[in-house]
Amino acid sequence: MTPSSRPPAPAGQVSECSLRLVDADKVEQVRSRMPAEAEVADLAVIFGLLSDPGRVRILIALLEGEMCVCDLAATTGLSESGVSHALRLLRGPRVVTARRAGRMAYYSLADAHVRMLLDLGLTHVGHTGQDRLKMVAGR
Amino acid sequence: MTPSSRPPAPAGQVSECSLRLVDADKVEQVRSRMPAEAEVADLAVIFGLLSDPGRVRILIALLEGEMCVCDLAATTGLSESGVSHALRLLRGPRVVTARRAGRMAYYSLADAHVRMLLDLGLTHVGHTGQDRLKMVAGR
DNA sequence: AGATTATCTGTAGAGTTGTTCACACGTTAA
DNA sequence: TTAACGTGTGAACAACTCTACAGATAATCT
Repeated sequence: MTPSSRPPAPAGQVSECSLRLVDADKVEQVRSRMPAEAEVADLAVIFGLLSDPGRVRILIALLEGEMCVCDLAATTGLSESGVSHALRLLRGPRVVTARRAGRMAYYSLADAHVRMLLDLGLTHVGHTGQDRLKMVAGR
Repeated sequence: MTPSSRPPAPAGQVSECSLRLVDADKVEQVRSRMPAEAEVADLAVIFGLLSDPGRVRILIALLEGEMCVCDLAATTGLSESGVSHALRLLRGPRVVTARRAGRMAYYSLADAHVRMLLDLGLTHVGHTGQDRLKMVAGR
């Protein structure tokens, strides 16, 4: 791929446009491995959904199994409307799924990857902080 | 912040406060396993740092090893100032570390957990992206 | 010394996000 | 049927975030 061109800057100047390069080979190598733009954007969206404490509490609660909106509100301390708004965001990218039973709506995690992300993150902050919730018991 | 006042919930009847409970036992069980508030907040902060496409590209680049600011800018397409701002945010919670060599600053991932989060997320969007990325024409 | 380079920082403005309130919708009980 | 209930939705507003520009800082070179 890369024509193995050495840094063409023997004559003192490295800059062409406004971007200077120190290790052009490395830049080229990393760029070739960089995922597509849409993939990166999707990844950022997923992480963004996990970037709110309320939504994190909701998802941690759902680690134990499905729950209805009002119980999620009681568990997380959010208002029921807030839980509903949060669940709507999570429903979009299929992070959670809803099961209806009468006028109740039971939500559960739709994706094993999100479960793993949560577990990984929890053990991470568990190390840097206090030891709590040692084994999340993958369930 | 969090009221954290457990609804006394007289056994047998649901409280008439704005929070109704459907499965009080489950709520109690999940609440007892819920990590501390600070831990959830830290987790949300970490995920929040991964919720920006530019920062994700920077971190993916750093998966291959340390890089200086200007090469990161060339790799990610961000401005050098933008890279610097992003790296400052990532430096705070020790997601990346800087090594100085003269006037250059070489950054690298500071934490194996972040590496795992990125890998996990990338395989996730790689798998489920089939359905979701199909109709993404322009964002 | 001054000039140049690489990185860092301080804004300000545009854009986005979370929370609350109020009400709408569908379901169940009376 | 009407009323109550659990949930979903839209609007409004504060709070936050991203980006670009300007300037600052520190190391290197002539």
